[in-house]
Amino acid sequence: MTIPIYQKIMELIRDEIRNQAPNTPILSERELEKKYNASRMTVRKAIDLLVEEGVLYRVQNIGTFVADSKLHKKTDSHALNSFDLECDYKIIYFDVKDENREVAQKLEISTHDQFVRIVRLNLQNGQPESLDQIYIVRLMIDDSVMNNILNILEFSAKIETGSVNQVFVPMIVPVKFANLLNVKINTPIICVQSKINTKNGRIYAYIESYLNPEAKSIEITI
Amino acid sequence: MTIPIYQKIMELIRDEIRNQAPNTPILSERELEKKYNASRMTVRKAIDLLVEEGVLYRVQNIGTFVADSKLHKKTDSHALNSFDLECDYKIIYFDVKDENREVAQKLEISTHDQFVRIVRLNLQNGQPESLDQIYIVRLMIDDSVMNNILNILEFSAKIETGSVNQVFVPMIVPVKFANLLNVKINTPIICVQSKINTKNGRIYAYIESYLNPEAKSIEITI
DNA sequence: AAGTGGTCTAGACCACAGC
DNA sequence: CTGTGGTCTAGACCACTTA
Repeated sequence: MTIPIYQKIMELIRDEIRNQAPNTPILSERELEKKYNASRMTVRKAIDLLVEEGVLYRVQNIGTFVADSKLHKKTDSHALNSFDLECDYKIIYFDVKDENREVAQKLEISTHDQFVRIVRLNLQNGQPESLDQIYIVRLMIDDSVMNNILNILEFSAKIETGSVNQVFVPMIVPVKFANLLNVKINTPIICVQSKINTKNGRIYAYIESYLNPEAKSIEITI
Repeated sequence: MTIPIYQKIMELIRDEIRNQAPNTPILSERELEKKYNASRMTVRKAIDLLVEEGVLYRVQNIGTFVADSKLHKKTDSHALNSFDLECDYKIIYFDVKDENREVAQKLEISTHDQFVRIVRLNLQNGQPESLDQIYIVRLMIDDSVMNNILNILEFSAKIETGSVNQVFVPMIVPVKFANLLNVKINTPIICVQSKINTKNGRIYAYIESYLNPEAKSIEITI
């Protein structure tokens, strides 16, 4: 349980700039090197990561500066956190199926391979925020967790994802979901189609998230 | 004209793995160090960047592997490339205005400050792909380019952005844009609202992009 | 001339996998 | 035990800006 020095320095810098105005310089790399008694490469690594986060920005030959907090880079795209267990949700439906050409194609499996389907309503302060249709490749789920749907979700949350691919599709809310989402018929909504890939390039899950535009907006800062 | 060594190594690695199957290992860092006659830190920097791009992935204590090309991380979110001059487009409208509360609020300027408004239709193979309403803070545009709208766009393309904030809004296509976008009345579409920030946290431009769902889908791989 | 960030080197030690 | 990626050091030179 040894935290790398560069991570400690990241936290120290965060502390230092917490009350510092945007666009004011932080100490130079050579000053921080002495202050934290670390090598310059280690200090740079800490700064590099904070720059990537959008917390700091560099100007060549001049210095490193505190960024405006509204520039912090975050991706609050809905389905990325689909397996987030912190949220309130209600399971609407759950089964194991096969022989569905469309789903098999999305999951890149044969039509004869099984998949798990979970329909889940996500709540925020009791209000329906989105409805997920989750399809998971049966073969990629450990047998030991198949007995319980909560175990499957917990298992899924731990999957090391290689990347997530999302397509945003505009549509009129499907009639069968309008009531559940507490949205009027004919409301335009966004459906996020996500493919969760493992590191070796196989698809673990395919998710369709129907978002209630009143409760959930997709926002990205890059 | 001196390209850093780590960038050269990135290209060399790209070449090496071009015909290599996904999930097969590349040479170890110490082997690459000798092969390219560079220090390990330099080799690591090259690999680090390729991992960030999603071209490679590491497994601790084991090795570094070629990623599936579908895992390459890209953000093809429309308005990010709004000032991309490579695309075909047609200027629909252009003026300089002020006294618009709503726009002033988005641009975080006083209602008395001027802004430039450009309405632009983006084409792909002659088909309308999206319609942008671009609002730029007048004060942030160099006087020397104000004489020509193309100069303004070129100037904008060169702005060093700190970050881009995007909100995705589902809606029915505005009637006034339906014809231009070659989309039927009542079609559900996505409008991307983008704020282009400079490094010092000021807003340079605000863009509303109305996307033709037939011609343009928003896709992100993270 | 002094100071900055950007790049680079040639070592080093660590924890962990697999044999 | 060997090899891997992860971390770290104490220097160095460069191009550039500002004074």
